[in-house]
Amino acid sequence: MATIYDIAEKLGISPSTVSRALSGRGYCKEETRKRVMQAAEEMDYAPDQSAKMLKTRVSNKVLFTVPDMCNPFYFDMIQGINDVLDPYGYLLILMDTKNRLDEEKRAIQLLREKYADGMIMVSFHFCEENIDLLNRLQAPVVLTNKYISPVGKDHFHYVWVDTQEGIKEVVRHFASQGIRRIGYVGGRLQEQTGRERYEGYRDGLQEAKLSLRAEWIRESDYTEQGGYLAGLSLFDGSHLLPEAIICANDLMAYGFLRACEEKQIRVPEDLLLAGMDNLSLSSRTYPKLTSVSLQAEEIGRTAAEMLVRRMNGYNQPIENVKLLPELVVRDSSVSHRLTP
Amino acid sequence: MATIYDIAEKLGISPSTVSRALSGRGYCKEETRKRVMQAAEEMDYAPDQSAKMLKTRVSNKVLFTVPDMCNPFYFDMIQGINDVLDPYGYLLILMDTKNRLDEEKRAIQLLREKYADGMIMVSFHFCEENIDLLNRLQAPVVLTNKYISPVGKDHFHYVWVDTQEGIKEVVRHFASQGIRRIGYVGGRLQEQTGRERYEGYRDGLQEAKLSLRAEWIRESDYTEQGGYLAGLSLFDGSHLLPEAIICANDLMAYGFLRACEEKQIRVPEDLLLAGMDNLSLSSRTYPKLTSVSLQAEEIGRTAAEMLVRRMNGYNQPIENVKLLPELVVRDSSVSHRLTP
DNA sequence: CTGAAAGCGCTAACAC
DNA sequence: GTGTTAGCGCTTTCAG
Repeated sequence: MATIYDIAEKLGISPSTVSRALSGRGYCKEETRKRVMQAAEEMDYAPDQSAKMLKTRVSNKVLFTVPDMCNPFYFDMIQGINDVLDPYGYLLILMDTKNRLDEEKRAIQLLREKYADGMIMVSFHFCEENIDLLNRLQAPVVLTNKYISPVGKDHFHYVWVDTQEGIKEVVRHFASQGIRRIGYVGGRLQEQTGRERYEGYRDGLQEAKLSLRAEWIRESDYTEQGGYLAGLSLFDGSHLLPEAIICANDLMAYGFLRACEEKQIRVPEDLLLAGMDNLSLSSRTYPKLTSVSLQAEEIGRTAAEMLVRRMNGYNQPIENVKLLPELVVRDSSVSHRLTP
Repeated sequence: MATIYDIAEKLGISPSTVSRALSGRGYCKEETRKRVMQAAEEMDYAPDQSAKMLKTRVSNKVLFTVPDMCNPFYFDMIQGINDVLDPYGYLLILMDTKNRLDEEKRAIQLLREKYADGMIMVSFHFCEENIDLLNRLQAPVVLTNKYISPVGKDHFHYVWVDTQEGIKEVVRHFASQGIRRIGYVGGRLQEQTGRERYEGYRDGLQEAKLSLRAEWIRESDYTEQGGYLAGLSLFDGSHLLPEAIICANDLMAYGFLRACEEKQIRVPEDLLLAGMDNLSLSSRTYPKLTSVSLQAEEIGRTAAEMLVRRMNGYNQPIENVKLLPELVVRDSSVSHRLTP
């Protein structure tokens, strides 16, 4: 592959002139510029990015990490991120951290090694360890969870949705229909995301003066299969079944639906169901799934916008954006019985 | 950020020794290695990728380009690609070419500039222009269409699914139920993908001795919205409606379903419907959508495997893999009437 | 086993 | 307007 030196030599000029001609920065006679352009074309020249990066210290890449590649939610986020980043010429590096701390640390390491200029990170669990590494980092980072480390002085931005409020809203939705036995399928309680949503459930019940019963609660992993297994396990007991189930995300709700189908439990006739994420799928399942919209695309867009501002070097104060969840009621959560 | 020079200076040794110690290549006394490691740790050292790349000429990145980021089909492909690439430490750069030639050319240009070591490219339309650029390229490329350029001597691999056969299979499926009026919603006929699938439809009809009527055919763009509009337009005419519709992909079929819903046309009672891609969604829509499985994940996996082999420098002969489509029959395409 | 030195391809300050 | 020169941070011969 030809370099600017080859072009310079061929034209009998200096490499720096070639560089100026090609980049358009710095003075250069129009005529020489034309000659350079033509020679570059003829010699099939293409600038070498690694050399450019080494010199300029920018990679024009953004790292986006997700805890589960299989979840379409992140795909929706990508749309938003890409919408914003593309016009700036940023490339997107996609990484699946598989909800594992070591992979998240690896992502952070990639940033340290300047694989990318910035990162948007989705994690179920921000903890001292990864937060600490993030704070050490020079590069701009945007998280999609609310997180304020005990120490304070955080170096990252975040955009977040009040999922706790979202789940509470679902509880209210059920309670307003006179439902009293509400079950819950969530994520791991040790994880931030899992705890937040669970607390929404718990507080929602309390607010509605409903009782919380362990046999109606399952801890799962946000996957379709996890929701399916949680469903089977719930139906397995000899205890009184709940009248309604809240799944902490749509994927689990789909799995739960599958379990219902298998066990001949009709939704919404025998059991009401709601999820969270409002995947585009949810308006097409049968029955159509009630879900809390988290505005995936909007999260992506907002996160990307914050990141771009930050990467453009405006050493802005750390900003955080809160987005509001919105309950989208569909068939799966509406009781056909008359409300009392 | 500390460099190997800083470490060398601090330890009073040479940078090359530091480099050897860190990389593990070349001789290095165990003791010095330990000292280097510790100093690196203390000084918060991280190797600079651009410098490394400039020297080694490898980026450890693979570019994946899709014609429409909104289509979940590519998301499934990513799963497969990532499964294969991740163990090798390759990072994935995702790019949306928006089904535009100029963006495809931009992707090829990225490869020329060594943004990535190789590329997997999905395009609806390989033509002389982009194929020519691909053939000029030094870097390994895998396409997901069958393509043999007129000139021969192609430099890229491809993995492909016989979509033509897949569509024919759908026609047979309908014909075997005694259906005679079969309509079609496809992509642009000027594009490779659009033409292939259309020909499957055309030949399938011929094979079954059914007539092809222009008023039952719509040219669309593989999006949900496109399918919706095609549906409306089909129902708009005063002509006799077809008994069954084949959509060239699932996304259009979903849109078509929406149009049916709106026009109070029941599927499958009033109209039979089938799509192609077999998105995971299709088993959950109402009615469940019959679809031709193209094995997205398998395509991704296969493409990635070919690419890795190629990138590992084994200057292997160009290989091509053909995958077989498989018709997955669900509710949307099965007539409730007795077959004659 | 270690060090000196060249060079990957580009940019940019500075000199002319 | 153009050329000279010195890096960016790393790897890798080649000497020692």
